[in-house]
Amino acid sequence: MIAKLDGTKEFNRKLIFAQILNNVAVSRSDIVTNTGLSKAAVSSLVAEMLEQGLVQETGSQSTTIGRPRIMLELQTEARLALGAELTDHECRVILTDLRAAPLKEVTHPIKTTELTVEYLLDFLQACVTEILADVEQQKIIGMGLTIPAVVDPSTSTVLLSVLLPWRDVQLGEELERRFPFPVALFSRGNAATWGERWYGAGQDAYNLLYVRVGNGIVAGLVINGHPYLGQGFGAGELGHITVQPNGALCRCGNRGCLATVATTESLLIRVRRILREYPEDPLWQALNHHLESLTLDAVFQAARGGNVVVQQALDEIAAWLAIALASAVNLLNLDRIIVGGPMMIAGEALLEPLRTHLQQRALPTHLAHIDVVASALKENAPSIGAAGLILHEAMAPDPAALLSSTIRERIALFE
Amino acid sequence: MIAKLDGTKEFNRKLIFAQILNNVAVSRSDIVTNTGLSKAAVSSLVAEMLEQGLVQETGSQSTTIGRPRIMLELQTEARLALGAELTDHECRVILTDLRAAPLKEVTHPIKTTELTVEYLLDFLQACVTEILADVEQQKIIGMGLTIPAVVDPSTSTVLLSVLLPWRDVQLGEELERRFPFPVALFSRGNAATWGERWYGAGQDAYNLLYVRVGNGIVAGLVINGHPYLGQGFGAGELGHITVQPNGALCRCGNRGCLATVATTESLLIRVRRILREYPEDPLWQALNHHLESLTLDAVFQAARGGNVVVQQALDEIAAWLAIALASAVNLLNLDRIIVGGPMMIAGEALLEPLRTHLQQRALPTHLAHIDVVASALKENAPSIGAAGLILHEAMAPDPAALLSSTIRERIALFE
DNA sequence: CCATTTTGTTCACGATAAAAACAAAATGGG
DNA sequence: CCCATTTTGTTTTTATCGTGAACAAAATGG
Repeated sequence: MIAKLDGTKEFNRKLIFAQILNNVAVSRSDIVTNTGLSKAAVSSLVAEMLEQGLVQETGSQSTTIGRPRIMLELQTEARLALGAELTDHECRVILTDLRAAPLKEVTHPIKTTELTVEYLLDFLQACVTEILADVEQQKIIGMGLTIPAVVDPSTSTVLLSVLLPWRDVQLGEELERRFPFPVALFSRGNAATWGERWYGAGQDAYNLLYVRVGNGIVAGLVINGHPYLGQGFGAGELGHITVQPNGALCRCGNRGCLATVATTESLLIRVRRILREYPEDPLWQALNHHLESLTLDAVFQAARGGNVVVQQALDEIAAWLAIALASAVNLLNLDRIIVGGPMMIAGEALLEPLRTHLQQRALPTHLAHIDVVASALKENAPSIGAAGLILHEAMAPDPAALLSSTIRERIALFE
Repeated sequence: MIAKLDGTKEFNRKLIFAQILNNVAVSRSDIVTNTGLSKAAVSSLVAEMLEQGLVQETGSQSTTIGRPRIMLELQTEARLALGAELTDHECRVILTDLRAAPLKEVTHPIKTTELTVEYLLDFLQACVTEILADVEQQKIIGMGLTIPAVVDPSTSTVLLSVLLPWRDVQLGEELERRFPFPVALFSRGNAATWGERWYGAGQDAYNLLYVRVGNGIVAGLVINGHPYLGQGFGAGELGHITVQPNGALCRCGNRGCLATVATTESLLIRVRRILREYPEDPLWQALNHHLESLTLDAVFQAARGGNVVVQQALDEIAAWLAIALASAVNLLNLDRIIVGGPMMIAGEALLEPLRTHLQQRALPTHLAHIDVVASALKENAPSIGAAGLILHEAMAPDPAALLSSTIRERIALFE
């Protein structure tokens, strides 16, 4: 049984709604010219949206001769969405409007030795209750939940996780039991990618890679404008690309993975090594000459001050990152790379050498299309992306169709 | 002006046709259960197809109680397609039926020093005239033309080529002038990829990479079941992935590209080097002790005989290939890699060590999904793929939508 | 004040797909 | 041998929906 294409009505509805969503104010006749639909169709569908309170008429605007156009504006808070990020040490929930703009945020640290499903979901539920204290609950169209794991969003199954001791856990029913609205599960890296794609540094990009460089290196992909997950939902393992055929042994069993040479851990090691050659470097004083007490915070602070030792270490990191990223660029002919994660506290001190090394490693024809930029949403990327995906599935004419049809039906904005 | 989604009628027509296309024989009621459409819709749309001669009723089949089902079969030769491969030394044109099965083939070597657009298209036109000698021309729905170049199929523009001295050449009007049917232009690598995807070794794969290893190394990608071209139509440059950070200088300006260590050229060099250590190897006799007279043919023949020197060289090649392919696997979580090109004359002697080295280089979770197989269409892959894309755009419910709307309208099979 | 222009609504029509009724073609039990 | 039963396929009826045309509304400006 093949899924039927959206009937034209539903599709036209989303087409019209997208016009109102993506512009500050449009008139019915603007929509007619932008979409190619008939005046009759636009008129009747807009009438429905007005009735549902999704859209508002806001005064008229007479520019030239003729009847002035009635401007339509999105009722941005007619419906709300939740985005949650649950990790081994923190629970963050944000409430957003229809444009994924954050309205409210609740963040609590988690301190526990037993990271059971039960415990973490209890914790999440408490955070959600807190954030929804004075919110009309029927306005919530759904929640996107992200965890640091490989996840199958179509079945809400946790396949594998490094940080959480969860494996092959079906969360669908459990989430349905705990929350009165539909909840979809995404991997943190993917959600962050989509957050940047729709609401951050990737809004006008079509084939992008978002890479998070921290203690591990994970990437997320958008291909042809749509989230890409890969056959086993594990796409984006940039950290285990081989950059040094005979390099150090990695946890994964391979030698010379990017993750062995370009993590924050590796940055510390590099700074310590180079520091030994620069006995008069100002960092020594901050350390009281104890190399082992060097922290990431201190390194990044020194980077902001233009410290040459740190800059050299960052340049080494960038050189390795460039090899892996150039592989992605050459293979996929991307148009944007967004860099985020703890390493990006270094900012341009990392990006600039990264761009330089990419110049050498990637093909000139491919470099012409690509921008290398910093994450715009920072630590909110996963939760905004998760909320955004719920919104996108509900409202966009071309949703990613990642969720099960049950959830997609329940978050449908119209009808 | 946003393009409207296919109206439901057109889509249902393709849905039904796909059932008849992809099965040997189906009845109307099979189609009803497979597609979920109503009996009325299937009945009337099938009637149209019978009238157009696309489909045939072939006897009835009574399995159990009840009225026997009338079987429907595709009239495979109701319409025909052409696929052409034009290179600097050869022109190959094949005529196929609706299932892309080759009916006829014309191949002619090209010997010229001036590879002008004019000359090559004249040559192509002559080949096409030859193959269409006794074919009803109104049966031809279109031709897919492939050339070894980076191409924008939506505008039939040659962006860049290594083998042909063509750059930023708009072929659209020229092709329209020369041929009475629509002609679409594709890059050879991409066409070959889609040929394997739809009719070769990738039929049940959804995220695949086809790599051609010869004197250069180029790959093509299928992502989420659809051809993927990249932002500047240049996706698949596997040959310039860095596999050795401080390796030899490559033509592209980078150091340690895969193309510096894993081409057929490199294979010859490796065999010669290793041979020096094996003075009693049988290859020496064939060479009359002249290392420089060693040819690829001799190497591959020795490989078939299980020659250890050649096997060792192939193992080295496979080790380097594995590094680049593992990058693709880790990044994209592919489910199939298809290997073709001159190097694949070695067959399993190359594939087996390749699989072994991939085991070490790629993540175990990702390896679980992947098959590494040999090209099935061999040297026909580009032309069958090109013809197939024309067929696909004309008949498939989910076409890749790579062509301009003008061409897509002209190759429409129905109406 | 009214022709003109542009915006938005209403109405009649046509396309089309689903449901229901109907027809056809077999089986098999009495 | 006939007729109920079953499954397949066709025709008729009905409902939905989008378009185009006619119409209404609301401005400008001579």
